[in-house]
Amino acid sequence: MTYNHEKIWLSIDCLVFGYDVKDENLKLLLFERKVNPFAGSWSLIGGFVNVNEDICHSAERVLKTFTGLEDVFLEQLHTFGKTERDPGGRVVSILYWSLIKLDDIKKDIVNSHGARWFELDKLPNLILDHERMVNLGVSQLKKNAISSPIGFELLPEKFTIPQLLRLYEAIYNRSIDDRNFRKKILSTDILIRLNEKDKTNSKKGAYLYKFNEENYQRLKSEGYHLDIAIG
Amino acid sequence: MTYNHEKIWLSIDCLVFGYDVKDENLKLLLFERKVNPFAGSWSLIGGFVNVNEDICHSAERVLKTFTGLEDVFLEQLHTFGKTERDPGGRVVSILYWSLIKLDDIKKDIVNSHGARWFELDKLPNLILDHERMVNLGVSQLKKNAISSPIGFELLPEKFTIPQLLRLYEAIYNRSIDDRNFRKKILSTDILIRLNEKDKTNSKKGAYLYKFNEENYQRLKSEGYHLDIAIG
DNA sequence: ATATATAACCGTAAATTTAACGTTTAAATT
DNA sequence: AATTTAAACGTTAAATTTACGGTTATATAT
Repeated sequence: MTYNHEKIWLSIDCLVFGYDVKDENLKLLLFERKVNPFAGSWSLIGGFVNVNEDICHSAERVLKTFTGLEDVFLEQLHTFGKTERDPGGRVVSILYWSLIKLDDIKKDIVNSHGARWFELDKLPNLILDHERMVNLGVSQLKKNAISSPIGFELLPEKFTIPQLLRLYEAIYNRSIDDRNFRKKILSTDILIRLNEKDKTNSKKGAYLYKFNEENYQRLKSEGYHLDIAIG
Repeated sequence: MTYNHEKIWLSIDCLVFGYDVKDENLKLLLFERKVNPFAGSWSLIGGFVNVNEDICHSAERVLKTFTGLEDVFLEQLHTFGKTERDPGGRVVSILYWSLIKLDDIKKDIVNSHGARWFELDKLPNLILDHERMVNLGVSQLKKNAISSPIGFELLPEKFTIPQLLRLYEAIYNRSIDDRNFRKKILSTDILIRLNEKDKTNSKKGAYLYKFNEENYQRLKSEGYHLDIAIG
């Protein structure tokens, strides 16, 4: 016992955003809380930090436990520490967020673990300060989609420009001019066009692109800023 | 005991940045650590979170205790939680930062509490992961000075445009074109020109400005972005 | 008194970027 | 062969940014 001070419960909460290119909707993963207080209510996925565990590993563990997912985008957002935030005791909670490219496989994995996807504008009431956490996450999403091409975390490896556009429209909840968007995003040299087309949405087919990891990292470090025109 | 889980030491560390319009230098406040391990080494100011205390109040208390300062800009940055970050035990630390407008009074208050200001490029070795924390703070400073006019937190209530310019030059560590800077910052309607001049730096004197709090808040919420031209 | 020096301040033109919109293309369907 | 539709390409005016040059006010030196 090197330090002589009182200790505190430390927890992780995790905002899991998912995007499905098929139905073009942003979703949030929620879980039916099993422990009291508030057992049975909807909440973010979460759990306690163990003493012998890095907090980033706690977050990975929580995500894995509740969703089966691993090796996905997972980042710390903010720490919530009001004394009265949890009536069950003094718990300080570190909020993480994860961005998931939804496909049927991932949807199934998640469902089999008892969590459920909700559309962002159809969320149920949430326990504790979880609503504040959601708001923080949504505003971070908007902020990040401008200042770094974080949108890519939500799309499959190969995607079309129209798909990317519709993701941005879902994040900003408004329409965006497709011609200007295309020009802007292509001018960043962040996309690599493949010799493949996706024909699920049109007869002509849309070119598939992948993501230039190198240029992405460069832009990120140089402090890139993508302004998106209102359509 | 509502929850059955092990608890953890939770601490606050606080990056205190100061700027003095006289010597035009960005400074960081450091403290000679009193407790083992590493007693005698330089560290950020910090302390443990009490069970009955909001973490933001812990941060305020830590700042007050070490510097005598209160009612200053203080914001949470990030939580550091590697298991091996502190050889003294498992301590998860929440990093805050504070931005201070330095004047002689504040300098004295701080000195009398045993802390010391260091210029950013002349920092001593720091304990634990405090160097990482400093790096995070510096990059946040650059990021924030672009996306919100956070620079104002570091200037006195009345300041001149040349002073504001030199602060930005100190933050970005490069020269900025004064004519374009002036145009840009005035176009935001964030400054209110006073009928007073500051003549410490020139015979002509530079107009003093104050800060339009209302427009500042508006710009901040609208997601303002100040691009600064290289001179 | 007048000249000088200097920071503060003002202005402009070229280059670039943004915003708003029209047109063409490819391929499946009728 | 005509039609339809999403995808892709192109154009122009307006706004902004960049890179400068010139003017102003005033303390200090002559």
